[in-house]
Amino acid sequence: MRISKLFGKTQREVPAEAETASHQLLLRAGMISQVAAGVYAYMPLAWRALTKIENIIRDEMDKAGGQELMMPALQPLELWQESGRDVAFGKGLFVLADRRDRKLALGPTHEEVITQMVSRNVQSYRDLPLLLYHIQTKFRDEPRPRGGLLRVREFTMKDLYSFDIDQDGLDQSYNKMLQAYNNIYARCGLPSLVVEADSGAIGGKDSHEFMVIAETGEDEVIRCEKCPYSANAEKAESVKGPVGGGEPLPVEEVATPGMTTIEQVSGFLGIAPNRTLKAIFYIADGEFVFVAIRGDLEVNEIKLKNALHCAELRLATEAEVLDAGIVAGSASSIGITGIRVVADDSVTTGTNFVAGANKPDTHVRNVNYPRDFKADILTDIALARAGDECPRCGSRLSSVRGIEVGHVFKLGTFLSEKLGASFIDASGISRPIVMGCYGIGIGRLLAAAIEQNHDDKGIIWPMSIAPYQVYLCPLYRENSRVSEVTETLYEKLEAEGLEVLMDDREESPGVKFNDADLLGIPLRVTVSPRTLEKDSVEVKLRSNKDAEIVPLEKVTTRLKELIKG
RNA sequence: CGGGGCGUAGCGCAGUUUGGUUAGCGCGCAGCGUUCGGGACGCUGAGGUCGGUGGUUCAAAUCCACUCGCCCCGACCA
Repeated sequence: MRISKLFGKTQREVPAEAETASHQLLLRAGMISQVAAGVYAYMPLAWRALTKIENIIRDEMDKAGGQELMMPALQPLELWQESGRDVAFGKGLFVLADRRDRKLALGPTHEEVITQMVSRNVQSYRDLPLLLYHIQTKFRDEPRPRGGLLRVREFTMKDLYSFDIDQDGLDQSYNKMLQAYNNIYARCGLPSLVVEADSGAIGGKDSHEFMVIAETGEDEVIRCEKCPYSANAEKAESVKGPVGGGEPLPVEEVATPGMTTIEQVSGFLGIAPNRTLKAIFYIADGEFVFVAIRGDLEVNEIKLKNALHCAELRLATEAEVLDAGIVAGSASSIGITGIRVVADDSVTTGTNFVAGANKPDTHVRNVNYPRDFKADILTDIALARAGDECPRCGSRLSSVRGIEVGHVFKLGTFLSEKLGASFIDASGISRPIVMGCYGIGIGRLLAAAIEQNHDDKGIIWPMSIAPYQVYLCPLYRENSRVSEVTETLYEKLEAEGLEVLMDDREESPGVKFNDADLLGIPLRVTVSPRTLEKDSVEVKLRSNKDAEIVPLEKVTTRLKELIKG
């Protein structure tokens, strides 16, 4: 490709709306063009890189036994009502009406469609297992798109769905995908981290995310400094106790004038925060909920949401707390009736806690679970934090930010049951198909690759996903030897199957070199009168500082070596 | 949805507070010439319904109202 013909220009100045590195560089390199908030057009350079990523994914999916197919973006809303996930996706679902006023959804994902299709085509255990995938545009009406391609409303996603006869089969399919995903990220030149994850609106049990570590990542990953444990902060666990307290003693009231926060109460009474119990109030799908947790811990709202099985969860307002008859600042679940109580299991890690007395300026000592109060739900709803102990090995946990570039779920049978996807097993009994799903956001992967591979000059593409492999850069094209050699070299390299971007513009060396660095093509070949004096060209890796002089007759061989790595 | 910011040429901005000729600057773009191994220079030139609608006024980029769009933080979400 000749740059003079390439659609898309580089920009010297950083567009005002872009803050993250990948967003800025994609715009400056002339790779993307914004159409609306979270909606982008991909220009030729970006499209080439995206296509390369797709093909790597395709290759690994096929190797793992996947069959590629294609499903529509347009789906009847009834299908989503049938599975019940129209509620889970809520406003994230793009809904529209056709001319007969039938409601349609723009698919945010395709489990419903594929499950219906599989249920029509699978009757026997002999038809299973199946691994089916497609690469399709998906639509999600994000509350807030951001960071260029990092979070968008219309995006290309590879989704594979697995169909098995039982849990063992699912585990096998799942492991195949874990392996395939590791291969994909490695081949894209991206070190990735597998972390335990919450399954969110997709639903299901086991779930893992693939993270690319980056400052600009939206997710917090909690991981152990010693053992392999790592999890999304939404899901992460940590060791909570024990905090002691001795033999349970009789409850006794204590005056705590003006003390309403854990800090104040523990300070006033001269005890550690972990010797207290804290009360927090939420509204879960309209219901007032009382939450109790040890004073030194914070509530993980994702865990709480999962424990309550609710779609919407928010903190209660002061007015709502008052309405519920709660004495804010001195509240506890002791003697509370008519309100659902969710307690973090940390309330059982010690004895003789200090908690609210449900009257102003008063707390009680020696509160013990379950002697003094009972929870309707007792489970882990605490936020794990850096510095906490690892739940696996007891070492310290630390925290990093990451970009979620892939997510895999063990769905189980809830969708196949809802949508009637079943098979007849070997003993002639009808059973629901056991499902899994495995997604990769292609554009986000591209953005993550740039987040992780750039410097202050521009992008540094990993070879495998670079739009072109070679940036052929003639200086002083008016020199006839330069232009002749460059043209010959260009044709030869292309004929040899190398992907070459030739800078055939009448620009100064500085402009060309800076654009070469901005575009980040892995190999730069400079042809100039100076190099031709020695019948050579200069070859430089974008990722390296130094260049090497390569004789003309050896250029092709040398470039091929460098491309192989 | 809550908070903050911004819409003036392809990009980055000034001008708006205090209304007043043909609305500026830099980059980029077109032509000519001189340069050119890390974003050169000179000359000439093209390019703008000042996001939109309505209002106030002799007069609106500038004041008022409404509205649309975009970015950032939070909520939420894969």
